[in-house]
Amino acid sequence: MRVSTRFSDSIHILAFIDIYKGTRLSSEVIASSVETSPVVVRRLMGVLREHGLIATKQGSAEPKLAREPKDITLLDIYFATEGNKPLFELDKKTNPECIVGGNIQDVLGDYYEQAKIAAQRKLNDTTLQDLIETILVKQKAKEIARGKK
Amino acid sequence: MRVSTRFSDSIHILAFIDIYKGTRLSSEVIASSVETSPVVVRRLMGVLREHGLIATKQGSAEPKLAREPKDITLLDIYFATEGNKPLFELDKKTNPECIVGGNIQDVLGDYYEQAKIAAQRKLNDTTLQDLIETILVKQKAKEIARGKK
DNA sequence: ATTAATTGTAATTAATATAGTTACAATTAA
DNA sequence: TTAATTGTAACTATATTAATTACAATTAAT
Repeated sequence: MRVSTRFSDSIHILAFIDIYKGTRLSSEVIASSVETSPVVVRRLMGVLREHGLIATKQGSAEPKLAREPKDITLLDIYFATEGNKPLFELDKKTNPECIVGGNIQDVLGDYYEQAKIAAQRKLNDTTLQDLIETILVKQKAKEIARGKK
Repeated sequence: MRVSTRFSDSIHILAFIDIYKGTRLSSEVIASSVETSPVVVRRLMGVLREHGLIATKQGSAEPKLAREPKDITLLDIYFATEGNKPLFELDKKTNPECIVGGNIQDVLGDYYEQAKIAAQRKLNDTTLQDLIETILVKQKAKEIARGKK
């Protein structure tokens, strides 16, 4: 299937809302930065709202972060958009009569869980604030570099 | 799309080959443990062979591990079956004219890479030998428990 | 109050990755 | 010689995704 970019796009939306707060923040404006359709943005924002990451008001183009960027981690956004799904997929249908088929799911499941948690810990170490500040620094570097030419 | 179980099924195949070495190891026998078709097993084994994890001989039902189980990690098998693909997907199409759209891919890419490596380190910490021994211990525990009844 | 802009959401579509299936040539081993 | 088997290509069915279309509900400005 097509690969899911919900997580990345949702992070994008949250960063955009913070960086451009105070300006008109319609789904159309946000969509032009994400390069998708306004409907997709609204759908993603619906999920972020359900999970308490933003507050929106129907009819009004003023979405707001529900918490400060320093209090939102990438893992919070990941759980909101993708849920706590496996990173590595078990084959749930193996022969229970076989020594391998009858035990491998439990064993592999434990290994996969440990790997997943290791990745999630990294996501939880980074906040939206970290992301935003890094984006702003990169942008400033770009502008300096352009000025030099 | 349907979720990929290539990684799990490939691990299953390798564990099966080691545990049942010395017996007839046709793709049909292996498939009955994985609960899939012999063609799928042969296809997966083709990939494992290409990546130097097993040795097979056309026409002969005697696949062999190319290295000892203690020298094959879950990460070796992961790279063989899934490659070093992203665990978290960037949206590659964002507006380069926007501060957020023009910088987020680089920044998020770095964060995702760190999370991916953390998960891969865990996979690399576990060997096929670890898996096999754990499966055998669990099987023994099952048999003891059944005997008690 | 009216109205243009906007959000929220459901239904549908197109694209794509996957396991499974069918078919068969090449190889092995008895 | 032959039955069993591997290796591989072509095709199918299924499932997930972003995108699209449509429209009711709501807001905010006049």
